[in-house]
Amino acid sequence: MAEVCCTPLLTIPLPESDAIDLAGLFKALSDPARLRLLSLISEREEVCACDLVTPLGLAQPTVSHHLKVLFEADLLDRERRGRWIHYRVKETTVEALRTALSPAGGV
Amino acid sequence: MAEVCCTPLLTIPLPESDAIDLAGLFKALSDPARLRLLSLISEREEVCACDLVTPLGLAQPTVSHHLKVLFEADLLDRERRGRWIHYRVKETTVEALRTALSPAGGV
DNA sequence: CACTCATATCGACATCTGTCAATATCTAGG
DNA sequence: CCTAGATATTGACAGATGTCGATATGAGTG
Repeated sequence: MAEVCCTPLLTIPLPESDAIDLAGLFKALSDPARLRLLSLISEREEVCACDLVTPLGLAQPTVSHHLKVLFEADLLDRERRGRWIHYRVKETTVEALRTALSPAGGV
Repeated sequence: MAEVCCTPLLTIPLPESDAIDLAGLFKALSDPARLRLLSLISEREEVCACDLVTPLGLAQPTVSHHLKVLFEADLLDRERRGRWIHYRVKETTVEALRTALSPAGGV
């Protein structure tokens, strides 16, 4: 799911393949823990994974799993810095989501 | 899921309850068949359920199931007219989604 | 009231998902 | 290298989900 479809959901008949891509994106967003991760990460430019386990109140493997889902959905960027891994929200993908939800009347 | 949370996802720490509400909305959008339904319905103001089965290529009970999911997520309005049931996209909920995805820098 | 047709519900099934404990991997420092 | 600490992977399990055939419900028609 590297590339993200941009066909606005509400304007034209969604091609099946675009529907699949877009549904994958929404699926990545369909869990409260993952939404809270995105929120926590976007609070600061960039957040160490080690700072995400405690506020989420979930076990470390579970947090790692959710981060992986978001990363593979192209919603997070990841960078290793020493022993730590820093995550940041991938704005381009969020932008693609906004486009997908853009008003039907829009150009 | 009658009322929809509007807290922008990317600005402040999402309260757990808002995260749950919003995740529910995204979950409703996390299936290609449902996205295609929304697309088909928004093509015209209002669409009869009977016109949705064929283009989707799924069995009638399956389509009915997906319509129910979208309806219960507050993404569709439903109106019985004679023997038929007409669906339309609920713009207010889509708008709430746009708000949830609005840019972090936004007011 | 019976018949027809549109839609919903039910029951069953295979598959997917979130969660955690246990364990592995990887990096830095001694 | 060996240890310590951060992150990922594995395996297991309960619960949710998408799908369909069969059936029920509900509205118009004769």
